Amino acid sequence: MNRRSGIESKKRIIDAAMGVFSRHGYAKANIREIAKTAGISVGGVYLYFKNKEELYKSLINDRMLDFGSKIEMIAEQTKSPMVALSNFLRLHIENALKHKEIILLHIREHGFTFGMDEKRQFFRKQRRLIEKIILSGISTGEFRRCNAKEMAKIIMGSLRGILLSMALDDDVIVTPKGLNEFVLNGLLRKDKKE
Amino acid sequence: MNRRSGIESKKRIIDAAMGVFSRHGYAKANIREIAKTAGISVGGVYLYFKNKEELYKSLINDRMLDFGSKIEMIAEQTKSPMVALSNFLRLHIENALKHKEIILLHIREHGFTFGMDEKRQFFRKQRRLIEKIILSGISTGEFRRCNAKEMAKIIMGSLRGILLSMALDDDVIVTPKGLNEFVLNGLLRKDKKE
Amino acid sequence: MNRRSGIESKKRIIDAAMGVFSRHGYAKANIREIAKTAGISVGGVYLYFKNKEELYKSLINDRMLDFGSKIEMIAEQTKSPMVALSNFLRLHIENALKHKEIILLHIREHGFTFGMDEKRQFFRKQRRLIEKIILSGISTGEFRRCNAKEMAKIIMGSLRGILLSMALDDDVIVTPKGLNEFVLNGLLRKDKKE
Amino acid sequence: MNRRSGIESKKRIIDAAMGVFSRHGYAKANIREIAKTAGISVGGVYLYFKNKEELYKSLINDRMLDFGSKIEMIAEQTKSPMVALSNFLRLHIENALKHKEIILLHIREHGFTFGMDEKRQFFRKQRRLIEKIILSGISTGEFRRCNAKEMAKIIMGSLRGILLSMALDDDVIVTPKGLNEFVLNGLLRKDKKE
DNA sequence: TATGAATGAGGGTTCATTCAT
DNA sequence: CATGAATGAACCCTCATTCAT
Repeated sequence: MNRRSGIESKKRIIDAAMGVFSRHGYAKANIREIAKTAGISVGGVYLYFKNKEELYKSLINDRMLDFGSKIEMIAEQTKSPMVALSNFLRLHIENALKHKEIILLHIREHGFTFGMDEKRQFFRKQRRLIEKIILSGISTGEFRRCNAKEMAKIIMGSLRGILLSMALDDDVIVTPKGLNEFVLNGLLRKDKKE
Repeated sequence: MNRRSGIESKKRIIDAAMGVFSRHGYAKANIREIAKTAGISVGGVYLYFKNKEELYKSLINDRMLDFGSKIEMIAEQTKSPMVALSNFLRLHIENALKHKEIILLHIREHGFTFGMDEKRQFFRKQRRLIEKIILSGISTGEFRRCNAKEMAKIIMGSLRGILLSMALDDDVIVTPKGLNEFVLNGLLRKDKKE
Repeated sequence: MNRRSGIESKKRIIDAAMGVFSRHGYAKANIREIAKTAGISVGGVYLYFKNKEELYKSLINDRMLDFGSKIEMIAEQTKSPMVALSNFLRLHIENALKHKEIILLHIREHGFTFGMDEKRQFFRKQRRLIEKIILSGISTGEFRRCNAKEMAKIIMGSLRGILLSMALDDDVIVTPKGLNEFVLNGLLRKDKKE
Repeated sequence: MNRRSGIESKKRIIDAAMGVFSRHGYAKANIREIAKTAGISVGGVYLYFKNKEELYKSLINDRMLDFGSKIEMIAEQTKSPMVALSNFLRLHIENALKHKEIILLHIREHGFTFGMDEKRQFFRKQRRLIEKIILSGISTGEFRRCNAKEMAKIIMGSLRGILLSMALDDDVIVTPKGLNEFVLNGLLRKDKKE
């Protein structure tokens, strides 16, 4: 019997679960594999998590809360809408690169498995964050007039898709700078005379 | 049970499977339920499809091929890059609205379950389609100079995310026009003097 | 794959379950053993019974209902209280000898596992049956005056214990005649001239 | 956790185990719950009892021995068969009311779980006790002539069932007096002049 | 003496797949 | 072509037992 601190065991399980869940999806993820990966017995997993569902939810929620509060803080302490938007996009991309697994997991099971409400709420919050930035940008005259609500949906959707693509396809790497430029300027030439 | 033509039975199975797979995901989808929904016996399913995996793959591939060839045709027979791009986006959105199910299924299991390669290829093809449009737009001077490859990735990623959002969240509906405008113009005001 | 009629399979399972449950008790009874004993696969059991609990309950209830209605019928169609009582005791003993297993199962888990209410009700009904017999016997003058309710409890309890003893200890065999004599002599008026 | 004397700890465990075993039955009784109820760690239980089976057996045997020797003493030091029988029944009923738990446990698992032999022996001993009383009663002329062996089986069985009923059904309470009367009136000579 | 994290065999249940009819 | 009873591997979870502390 290996002796480890409870904290350490729990952490090992979380890490293992993250990998297994994101690799196989919730349904096909298998507790034995998680346990084995964590270097812990099957029963050991149940010492720290009531069951598969609870383990999964704790995974998702913990990370969502972490990242959610972080990005809110940063986005709100910034004055300039352009800087705020750029920060917002950059943080999401950096987070996605750092935690590919959670992105996969997050998107993969979004809206399907439990925790639906929490996830939806997370996305809505993010959308509202962008909306606020857009509105303030419009009011300062930096952004063009548009339906802020719809624009927020588009941008949040785009971001989501790009993060997904990055997580899925190794050959898709989008730089924060590139994305920022696209979002700000679109595809058209603007310096030409109209 | 009535006698039916093989073709009809197969079609019924495919339709049923589409619903069940997209509702529950591949792993939790259940052959019994598919059979029941299709009004066919369990064994009957196996007369038309070797196994669950084959059924799933045939589903995905058929629809991908259908839509793939359709969109290629349309995109290529258009001369103007701007029109081509707009058509491309519009077709994707229309398809997504019409076949929410396949979108869900597609994204949900993308890169996870088998058929990975086909899916990846499909997305690459779409990306190349956009890339070509962008390049031709740059050459006509309509689009600003940019890294067409990266831009294609961004646009394809964005599109994917938006379709996903639309499929998942009922309150997210993005119009082809709105998306087109965003992609073309971005967020910034352009009528101001620079 | 063995082909059997559904009815036969179900019967085999019931028989096997009866043995296993009564041998090990509900908690330690094990579906795999039941299946094996029945000569059926594990999954096969679940074709006929939703789960272990349902299998158990169906076992108990079916037999209780069978025997319950049988004994009620016989007890009620008899005019003489003495004959009725003697029939009542005899039927119980015969039933116990014939279905030792169900007796064991019945008593063993009585009031512990689910189906409690049905079991309790069964016993109450039996008690009321005796009570009625006693009352009618008192009114005809054959039985001595006594608290019929308490007497019914005593007799039913005694019967229960005797059946239990017979089921448990192979060396305890009580004849209907012997029991009847014991019960009657405690019940008969003794002041009459013989 | 406080230091306690070994004796005290052992006692606490026994008390806790008694409750848990009788509530859930042997198979579903759970060492963790016993330990918790006793206010002792899981491992602690194993300091005093080799394993679950041993704990259970010690429980059963201790109480059986206690009560067994007590009742033997009392039954044997009495001269009159009628008094002896009445004492015998009363002691059993009193004991049952005082230790409902042990009765439940005893009957519930009688002959099923280990300790079978001890339990059987206990019952045989009790039966022989009654048999002796009956024989002596017959010889004094107080009891009617009968097969003492069978009669002992009947009485012991009856007693058992009544105790069981009392333990199981709260609405069944049999008084020693009532039972005694029932048993005696079945046993007494009736042809003597009163 | 005492603790409680850790173990792992074993139990209930599901479900893709087969095949006799 | 079609059926659906039957199979059995594999999953989630529990819990008696151990042992480093």
